[in-house]
Amino acid sequence: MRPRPSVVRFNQILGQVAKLKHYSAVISLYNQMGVSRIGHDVYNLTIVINCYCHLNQMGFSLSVLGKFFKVGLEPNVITFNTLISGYLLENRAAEAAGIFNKMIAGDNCQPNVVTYGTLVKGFCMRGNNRAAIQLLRKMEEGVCKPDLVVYNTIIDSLCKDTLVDDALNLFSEMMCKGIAPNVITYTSLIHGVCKLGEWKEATRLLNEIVSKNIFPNVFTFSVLVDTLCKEGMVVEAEGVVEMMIQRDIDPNAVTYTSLVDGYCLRGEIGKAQNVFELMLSKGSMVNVVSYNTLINGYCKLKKIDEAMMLFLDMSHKGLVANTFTYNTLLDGFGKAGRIQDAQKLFSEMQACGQLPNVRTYSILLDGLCKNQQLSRAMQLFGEIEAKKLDINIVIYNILIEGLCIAGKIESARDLFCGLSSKGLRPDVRTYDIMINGLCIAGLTSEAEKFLIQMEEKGCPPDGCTYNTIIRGFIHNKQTSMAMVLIQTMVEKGFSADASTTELIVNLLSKDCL
DNA sequence: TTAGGGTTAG
Repeated sequence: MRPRPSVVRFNQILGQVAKLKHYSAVISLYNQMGVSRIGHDVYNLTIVINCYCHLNQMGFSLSVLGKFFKVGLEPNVITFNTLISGYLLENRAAEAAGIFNKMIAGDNCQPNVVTYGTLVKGFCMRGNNRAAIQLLRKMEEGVCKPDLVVYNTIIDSLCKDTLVDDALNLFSEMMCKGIAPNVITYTSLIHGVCKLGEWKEATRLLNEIVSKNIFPNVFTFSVLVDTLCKEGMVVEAEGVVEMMIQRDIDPNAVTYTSLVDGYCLRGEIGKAQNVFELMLSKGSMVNVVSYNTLINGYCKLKKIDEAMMLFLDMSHKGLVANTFTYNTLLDGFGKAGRIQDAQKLFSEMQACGQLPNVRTYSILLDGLCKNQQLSRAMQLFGEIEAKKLDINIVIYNILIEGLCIAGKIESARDLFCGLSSKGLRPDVRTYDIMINGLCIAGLTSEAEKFLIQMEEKGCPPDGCTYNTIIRGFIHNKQTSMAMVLIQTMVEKGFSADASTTELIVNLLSKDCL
């Protein structure tokens, strides 16, 4: 008989597997080995709670918490922090706050700097930088002072929102308090300035980091590679990769995937494929995101069969396609007019356990509407409503556009008027679609009313709106009104796009003849 | 021995 592992040894294994982020493996170990046989303690129960949190299974986390009380154990501050983090990951801020309040009200488990750090991250994740900074100020007044992690969390969030000046102010403030920045602080700042296209400032920060003997790492360089690629500067990005290799910093899946995306964005699919193959040659470097990126590149070029080959290839490699993968391919089939293939893949996705989200449905609706299958689109819309999914304005925009293009302006108008009863507000795109539909139906004066209404409702028209309505007036041979609108558009700082320009040129040349 | 911070896809 094999000796029974002691609780210490068992916990060590559990800890190591958790560190590798193999959460399901930890849970199956916990269930298979029967902790009741080995012994529960605060450590192993907290690890299991954490794993359920990362798998977005808070229900199970709570049942493990119940186990504490059954066996007479007291959860500690780490257990509570883990639960707060789990709730925040599931976007359940009220429950997270509930635990925090219980900690404050209790005697033996007061919040520590990690508790506050977790809450700060929660605010940042919801885009609420203001609340995050308020909590930072509260910490400064209390016993539990903010540390580097708290500052880094907020600095990063500000940089992501391109509020780099605010981030730099916080950065100076932090240093005045004697908290030295690390490579994470600088990586966030570099990311922020790169997003603004301030390459000189990025170089200055890189020099500063080196002068402080802080070494830029794979994260720092990947940020540079990615932002250069997003700006279309793939050649420069390749140069950064070269620099990394010279400095003995190995580019990882993220670095190379950014390059793949950079080439895809420029339509250079061959070069994207080359980088992808380089990744494949490096063994286990390719992940689901890398496949999705290249699949997306092929779909954008309407090369859906090549995209499907990659999809099959990833399954053969044991990688599980996610909702993003299916959405990309569904969109590709829809844009290629292959609705039957899209329907087949949609069934396959559900059979594989990948849950369709609002985006999946919007892609399917768009495919149906753009392929003259309006009645099926309306039927699908009914199914989406029945599922009680969080229907957004994008879904309505697709349907309204489908109705307009099919000449059903009355139904489009009804749907538009019913938006507020659904708790939704039309956006610029909604107005543009309605204006275009009304112009197609020859109802230009009503289109003009929409143009005025959008301004009044706090949704000012943009360049696209003016182009749409100007084209509408020209098509309806109301040239004098078109000319007035062209002047207004120019005065507002917008310009005519290629297709509007062509129409204007035709109009003027006819006038001359 | 477990909890909070930085990089990739619509």
